[in-house]
Amino acid sequence: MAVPGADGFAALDEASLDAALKALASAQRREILRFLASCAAEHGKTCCAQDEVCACKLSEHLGLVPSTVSHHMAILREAGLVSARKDGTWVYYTVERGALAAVAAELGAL
Amino acid sequence: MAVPGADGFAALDEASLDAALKALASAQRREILRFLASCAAEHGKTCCAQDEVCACKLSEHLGLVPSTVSHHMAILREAGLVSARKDGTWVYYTVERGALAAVAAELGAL
DNA sequence: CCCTTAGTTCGATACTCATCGAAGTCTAGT
DNA sequence: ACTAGACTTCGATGAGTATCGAACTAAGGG
Repeated sequence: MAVPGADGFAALDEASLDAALKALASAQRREILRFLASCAAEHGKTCCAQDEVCACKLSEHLGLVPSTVSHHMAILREAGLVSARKDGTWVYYTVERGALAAVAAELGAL
Repeated sequence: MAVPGADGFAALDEASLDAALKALASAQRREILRFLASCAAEHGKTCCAQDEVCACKLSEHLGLVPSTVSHHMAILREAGLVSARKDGTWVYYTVERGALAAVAAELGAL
């Protein structure tokens, strides 16, 4: 996991790969990642600072109750696919592009 | 799905991506793919013709009953990650490396 | 023809997961 | 302090998944 492979991305151990693929095997969670990525592009809206998105925006976008969003974000966070930053009462999320690339690399090597 | 992307691999629609990631989100099925890939390398054993492996070898390798293996292979086949060839009473499986690469590419683009 | 071997399909069971609502925590403002 | 807002945690429920054993299908060999 901490060992960079020939491709330049950290190699994943089996447990990390498992967590990441389980996290990605959900249309809702992939939509979350796409939304984070798109908000990174057209940033500047309410609750979206820079390339970050707060949980309330995700809840609104997905049509899911906050507790369910929180559940999905915990899974994505534990898989290392997103990172969270707390500012006051808000939590801002960012896509971890490197982690996503590492999973892609691992699949290619499989 | 039939449209080749800039990376040279066919672009996956959401349904195909979902099927592939669900198939890959299982340690058993990833082990199956690794086993098929490794048998492709050191081929020539009983039940392993060329880069192919028959279902009975998988059952033995995984310690799973044939019906369970059949279940996993159906999921991998429907996801397009392996292909099957029937010869007499045996079924030989091969890894679809292109499909795996397509999933990896899709993740990178996400 | 029967019998064996290889695999699939079916039905049951146990387990995991997504989702919700309710209750709890934490922070900011009054 | 008290209140309000933004999450998170907990408990329940329904949906989906892995696994097994038993019954089925198909192909070859006596």
